[in-house]
Amino acid sequence: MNRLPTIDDVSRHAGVSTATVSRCLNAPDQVRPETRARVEAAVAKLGYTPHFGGRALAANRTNTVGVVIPTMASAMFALGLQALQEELSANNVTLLVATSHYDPDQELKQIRTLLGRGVDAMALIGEARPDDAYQLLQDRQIPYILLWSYRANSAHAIVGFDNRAAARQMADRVLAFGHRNIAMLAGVTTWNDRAVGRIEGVRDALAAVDIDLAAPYLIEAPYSVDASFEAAKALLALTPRPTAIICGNDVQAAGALHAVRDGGLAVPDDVSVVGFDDIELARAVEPPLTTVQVPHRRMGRVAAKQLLNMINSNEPGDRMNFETSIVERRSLSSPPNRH
Amino acid sequence: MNRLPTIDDVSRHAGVSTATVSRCLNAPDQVRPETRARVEAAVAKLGYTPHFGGRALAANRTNTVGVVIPTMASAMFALGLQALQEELSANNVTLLVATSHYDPDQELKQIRTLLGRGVDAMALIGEARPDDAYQLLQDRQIPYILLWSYRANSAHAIVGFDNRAAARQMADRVLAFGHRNIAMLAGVTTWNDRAVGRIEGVRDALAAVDIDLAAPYLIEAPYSVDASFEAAKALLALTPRPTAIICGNDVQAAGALHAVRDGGLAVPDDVSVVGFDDIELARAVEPPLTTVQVPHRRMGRVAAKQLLNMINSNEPGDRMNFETSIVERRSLSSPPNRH
DNA sequence: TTGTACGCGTTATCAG
DNA sequence: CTGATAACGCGTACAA
Repeated sequence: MNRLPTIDDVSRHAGVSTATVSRCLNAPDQVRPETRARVEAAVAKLGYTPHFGGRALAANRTNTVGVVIPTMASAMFALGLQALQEELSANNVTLLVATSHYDPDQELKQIRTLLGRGVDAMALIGEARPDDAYQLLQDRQIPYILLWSYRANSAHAIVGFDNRAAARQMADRVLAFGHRNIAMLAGVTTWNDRAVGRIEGVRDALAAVDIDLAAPYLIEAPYSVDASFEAAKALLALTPRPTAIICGNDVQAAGALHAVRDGGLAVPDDVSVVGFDDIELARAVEPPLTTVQVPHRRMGRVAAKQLLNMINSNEPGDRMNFETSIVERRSLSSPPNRH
Repeated sequence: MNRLPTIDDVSRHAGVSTATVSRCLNAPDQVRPETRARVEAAVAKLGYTPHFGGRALAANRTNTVGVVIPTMASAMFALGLQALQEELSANNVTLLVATSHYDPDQELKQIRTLLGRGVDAMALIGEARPDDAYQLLQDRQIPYILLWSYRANSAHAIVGFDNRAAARQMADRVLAFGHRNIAMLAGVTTWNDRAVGRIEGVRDALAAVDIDLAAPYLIEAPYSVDASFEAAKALLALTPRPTAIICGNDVQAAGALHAVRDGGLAVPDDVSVVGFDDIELARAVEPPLTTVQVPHRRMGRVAAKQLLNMINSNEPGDRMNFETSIVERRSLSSPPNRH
């Protein structure tokens, strides 16, 4: 059994004390260049890496932040997460990713796990979750921020965008094209404030022109192509048939596209379809989706900076609201009777 | 400052020694039920969670496995990873995910980071990488497996599928439809044995009927819709124009689909397009892709089991080859002249 | 600028 | 079945 080199081995090798070796690693400028060189040589020769456990124990800090996302199998989180990770990595902190499958119990369990691993800070998606989760975080006095959502008077540090406003903007655009018979294929709203916000936004816009958004023209489905296909089918079977379907995200829109075509209709000539998020999929389908563009990467980067700042300065986190915009492609046009 | 409860607090609370508390957590059956109940009550009341660092230090084990993938922004890894994670999680081990952006230097750096965090085992994607990486792993005596690839005489534990054989099978299918003018839009092959294998497989099949696969009918592009769009454009500009484009994965196929349409042609009537991986995207595009179905989830689960076994038993890992199959959808048909 | 020495929270050995 | 106690590897007062 080839024991890993310890700080002790390094110190002997370099002819200094362990304290000096430690300083070379954590505060290099506090040690004379020559000594440092000797130490660094020893480190290199032995292939020494500080033991994570020892370090965590002594410093009570892990250089780790945890994030719990609903699922890895979704490009919308992947993009922002990637950026978050890169920024953290550039500051020598590791990102621990766990998934909850949109289930608050699972999420709580994952938070516990992450906490148990001594993360220095934590990020969660959205704001809607049972109070236990927030309680836990506050008991542990661990800094955390919420992502992908924004509410001006949220009680928490939150870096995201206003899903409601963005959805309203999109619905306004659909109205501007002349649609009056509008359906919404939304995400499942239980413990998902983004999905809720997007519905409310659409409802706001429609209400302004005295249109009511409700079942059966409002339907919820999981964020998968297949489930959305089925849900969109149901929407298209209604009388009168909607001339536009506003979807909770791009994956749902892809499913809806499929459903429209499957019914022998054309997008956008017979039915318009719009998405949300602007993931790569939005450009891959035919016709490419008119959708809400979200600055995923910028959000991720800013979130990372904020996290780092909270860890290092103990300051409370900010609330930060990102602007979204609508990217027009070809899946939205005027309704058939106005052609 | 609200100090976290330690094992000591629990032991005092329960009126037992720290050793007993520890046993309750790690070997519950070695302690009398009544004592255990007292301890568990104390744990619950105090909200105690073992300190990760202390545990790692004392046990020299972290219940952690690390994996380095090229990128999170790809559904093909997400699927398998999700399954891997679930299986590990069910066994109380946490998965640490890092990304390399298809860059071996980055990968090596990430391996170092993971190693520094004391992962008990490690998984890497594919087999092609500089020797330093393997060296490092072996020096550290840490079990590792390779994923998403398979080679019978690989020197490493490897759980995946034979990319070459799968690609050959696909190319054979394309040939069986009567295509003789076949192009390939491949992934970038540098340090990517999956991309290489897929090219070789296609080449094998074509060579068997005396067709040579080479530039300009073979072209490499990054795994993105946009880059693949451009590359496919180039392919379609060739004379004679290929009647079928075999793509390195589904994302590339989506780009190719786009390019064909953009040139005023139809899939599959004018040009057939086939993909690889069978991610959700394959069913979302129009026409849905004929592609290679890979058992991502099963692979992930098996990989996790293997990893756990290597950790617990110190046995060397197996080599495990998964079967792939072709799922026929609508993007492949006979070439135009045979209609 | 460098060294000494203690403590961080846990597990494991060994004795009872 | 339980308890006392010695590691585990590192950071950091404090002293020199």
